[in-house]
Amino acid sequence: MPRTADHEERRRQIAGAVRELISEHGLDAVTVARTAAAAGMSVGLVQHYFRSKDEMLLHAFNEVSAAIRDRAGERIRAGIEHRRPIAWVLAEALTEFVPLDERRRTEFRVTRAFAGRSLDAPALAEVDTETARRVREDIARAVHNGKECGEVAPDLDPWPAAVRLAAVTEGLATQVYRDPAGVNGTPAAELAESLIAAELATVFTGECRQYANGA
Amino acid sequence: MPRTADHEERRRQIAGAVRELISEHGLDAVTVARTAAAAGMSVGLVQHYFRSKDEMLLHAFNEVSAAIRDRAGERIRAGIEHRRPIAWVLAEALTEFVPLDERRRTEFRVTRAFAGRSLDAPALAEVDTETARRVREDIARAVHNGKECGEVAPDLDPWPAAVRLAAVTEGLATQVYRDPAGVNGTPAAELAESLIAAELATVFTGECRQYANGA
DNA sequence: TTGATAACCGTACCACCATACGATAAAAAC
DNA sequence: GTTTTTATCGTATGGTGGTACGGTTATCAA
Repeated sequence: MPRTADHEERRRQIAGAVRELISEHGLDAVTVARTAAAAGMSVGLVQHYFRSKDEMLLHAFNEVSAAIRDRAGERIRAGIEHRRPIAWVLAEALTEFVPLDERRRTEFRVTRAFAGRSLDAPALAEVDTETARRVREDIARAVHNGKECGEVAPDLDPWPAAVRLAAVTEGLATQVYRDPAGVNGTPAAELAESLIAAELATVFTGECRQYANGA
Repeated sequence: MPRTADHEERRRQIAGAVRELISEHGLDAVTVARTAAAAGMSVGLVQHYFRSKDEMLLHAFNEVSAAIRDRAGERIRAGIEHRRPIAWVLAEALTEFVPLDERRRTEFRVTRAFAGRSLDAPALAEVDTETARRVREDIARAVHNGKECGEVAPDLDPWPAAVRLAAVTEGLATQVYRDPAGVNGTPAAELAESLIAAELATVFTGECRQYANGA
């Protein structure tokens, strides 16, 4: 074996530089040269880890999408472990998609930029739709679990409910991003959290049986 | 006066070419040369009507945003004139934002592309936020009118309701765009319409008094 | 020690694009 | 009819950016 370096770590460094560049100056400002500079390496090295610029961008988009979804998933996992009501857990998970702090705002800007470019880049579009599909499935699964627990009415179809919850979350995320100050004096953050909670309340209408049992 | 030509008409032609180019090949494919070719004129002529490419893009974005909003406004105006229930009128107006046919799909793609570029283009970002603000106001006004008519409970705050309706509409529009085939067998179009209707039903809970009167 | 392989650097090339510019034609004004 | 102004064209130019490429260093195997 020759001179060694952590391949995946380098790719993450580069993807991180891409993320910061997009968030601060937009996707058009991302050039291979600038990315290399931001990552503290040479142009040649970036080429060593990504055969083309498109591949580099795709990787960055994938990584950011995965990061968001992983955080949401982690919140769900932890919530389940602590025997929280599913509605409560889901509320926390969904707010991960809303740009309520710098990190989430950065990620939101990145996904927004890539969504725009997806128009003529099938590979990027697939990341977008695939991520959305997974989120929808996670939500539908949570609603389904709510039935077994007793929080959700047994005859409720999880799929329309999941689409609705995904839609409000995404829509509210956009609104919070555009007008963080909110509307009519109410900060957008408060508005988003209360509206998500209200929307969840129309799906999770019952009490969780596990609570009565004590688990 | 010298040699004459319809200034606004030419600008509309160019904006139309930009719209088609974006929708078919993405915002990155829009060059001044290609736009000129698509509009059937020379590069120099495009420059004659727009001092810079940015100005040209800004105009195109403005025009598309206005077109969508105008159609929604027209639906509202016509609905009011025909004494329709406000909930019904609003449902029609909101579906103008959902990409349910080719025209709306084209417009959706254009706004999506511009939203992505808005990250580092303040002028474009302003069009985005301003359009969203106006839509929100239109919805809030409709909810307010619903009170006088008797369709909306008198103590309901129109603003959170407007934010919520705008959010679901925008979110559903995105979902329909990404997966027109829908989820679990249900076409996205049906899903979107029924979910918007359901959301409206939580705001417009009463009957319109004008109906009883006959008007 | 030698050779092979991978990590890394810097640059040169090529294509593309926004914009500047000069030129021409036509219509209106005087 | 001359002048002025606008509509229209085509090209030249300067800058930028992706990628190809040649070169260097360091590590491990034989």
